[in-house]
Parts: sequence; structure tokens; C-alpha cells
Amino acid sequence: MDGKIVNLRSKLEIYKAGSGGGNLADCPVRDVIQGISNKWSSLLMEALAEKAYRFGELRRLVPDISQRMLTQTLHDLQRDGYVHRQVFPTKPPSVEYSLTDLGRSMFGPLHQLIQWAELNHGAVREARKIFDAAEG
Amino acid sequence: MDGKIVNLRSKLEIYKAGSGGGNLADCPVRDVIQGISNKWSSLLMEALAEKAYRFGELRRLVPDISQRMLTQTLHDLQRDGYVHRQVFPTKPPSVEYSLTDLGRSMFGPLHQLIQWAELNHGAVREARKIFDAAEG
DNA sequence: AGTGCTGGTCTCTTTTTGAGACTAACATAT
DNA sequence: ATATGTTAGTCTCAAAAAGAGACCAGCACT
Repeated sequence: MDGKIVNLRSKLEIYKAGSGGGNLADCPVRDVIQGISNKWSSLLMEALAEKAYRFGELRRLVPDISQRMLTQTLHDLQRDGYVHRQVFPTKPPSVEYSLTDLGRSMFGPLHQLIQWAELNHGAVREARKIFDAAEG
Repeated sequence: MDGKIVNLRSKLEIYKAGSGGGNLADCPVRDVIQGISNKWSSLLMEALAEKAYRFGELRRLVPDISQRMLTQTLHDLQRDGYVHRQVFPTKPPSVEYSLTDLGRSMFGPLHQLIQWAELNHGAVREARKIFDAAEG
């Protein structure tokens, strides 16, 4: 039983006892998953998986994202290698965002999760209703 | 082209123009995905997928989660129907958390994403390095 | 000259998260 | 008898993140 815990610890833990260099980057799950586990990433990935979009198009597509968070989320997705940013020298300049190969690869499993969400939305809502009824 | 956008809009958008009742719950992707797209959910799901754990065990397993966030994340997972909470009348009382059927079902696709993360951690780190080198 | 379009940045406020002290009730150790 | 540890939390306050929306430059069109 303790062996299993230790096994899991190696995957989950951020701090390795007695190790000076243990940090978040040592845990793939946390390092990668946290990059896409935020309010807007999966939504933008889903949009860009369909086709390339320009900044303004994305903003209209997801109207309740603030420009600030759209800029920042796209920047983060680009930094992690999921999204490619291309500037076209039009007047005024336009910027197109598209998925990279890595982004398309990651969207595979992400899409599975999104499909699960669509399929089981009702069950989750039902669970919430029961829970909220049981304890206000 | 516009047709595709409209298709996507129906899945992504939070506000439906002219509709009084349009809100977050109308969008399965956002409603369900946002429940698990936070810092600790996937980590706790991964732990509980292995076996049931008690509150204190989870806290030791994920040592850098605050008690406050552990309580809250477990509460949210329970509310969405992924986690079952059972109190044992020991002295002092102990509480065991385990996955429900719905939780195990959801962990299927989530696990795929986690495996992708483990497999492609290196590629993501490399992308970050290149990005950070190009623009400080 | 005025207006609009582009893709942002800047500032301010609100919300979320983190750190950690504190609780109650009982068991065990001294 | 008194001190200490255990349980699963809650509470408060500080820090970080997110949201709202004004503002910007450069050019086209009117």
C-alpha cells in the first residue's frame, strides 16, 4: 500500500524531500496539464482546431473573453508550442492564429474529453442538482 | 465559412443574442470542462483513480495544496458527481474520498490527456525554451 | 477633419488562490 | 492530571489572477 503511494508521489509531488532542485517542471502532469487547465485554453483550442482564426474573429467567437485574457491565453498557448502566430502586413496588420502539429496532437485527447463533456453534461447537471438539494 | 462559425458559436458562446435565458449552463463544453479545468482537479482525479484516499492522505500526497483548496476542490468534484465522500464514525471521524462511476467514466478521457502530457512533456518544454529565447 | 478598422497594452476593480492559525473531541503518553 | 497528537476541516488575511473597459498608433475611407 505504501509502495503504491510512493509510486504516485513520484508523478504528483512537487517537492522531493531532500532534493534541492525539485520543482514544478519535474512533474509532467502538472507542468503540461496546468498550461491548458485554465478557463479559456480548451475553448480556444477547440476553435482553432476547426480552422485558423484572426484575433478579432476569436474575440467575436468567444464574446465574453476580455481582450486581455485572449491575448494572454493565445500567448501562453503559443509559448507551449500549440499555436502558431502569423502576422500579415496588411493595413492595418492582421494576425492569424492556427494550431501547430503539437497542438493538433494535443487536441486529440482534449477532444475526447470535450466529447465526454457534451455527452455527459446532463449527468453532471443532475448530480449538481441532487447535491445542492441535499445541502444548501 | 460563416456557417461553420455559427456552428461553433452554438457550442462555444455564452450569450445568445436576444435570448433571455442564455447562460453558461447552456454550453456543455464550458459548463463541464471548466469544472475540471483548474489547478488541482486533474491531480486529485488521478490520485483517486488509483484508489480511495482519506483527506489527510491526499494532503500528504499533494503536499503543496492548501487545506482550503483541497477541501474546496473535493467539494466541487463531489458536487459535479465525480467523487463520493464517506464519513466513518471513528474517533476522530475519518472521511474517505473515492471516484463514482461518473468519475471513473470521466477519468477515461482525462487519463488520455494526462498520458499525452507525460509523453510530450519534452516537446512542450522545448517549445517554451525556443519561444523564450526568441523574445524575452 | 472625422470615423473606423486592426491587434493589442494599461489601469483599476473584483474574484480566486495561497499561507497558515485555529477548532472540537477524543486517544494516548507522561 | 496534564500535555500532546490525531482527525477533517473553517477562518482570516495577503497575494495572485482575472475581468472591464479606456486608450494607443497607423492607415483607409468619406
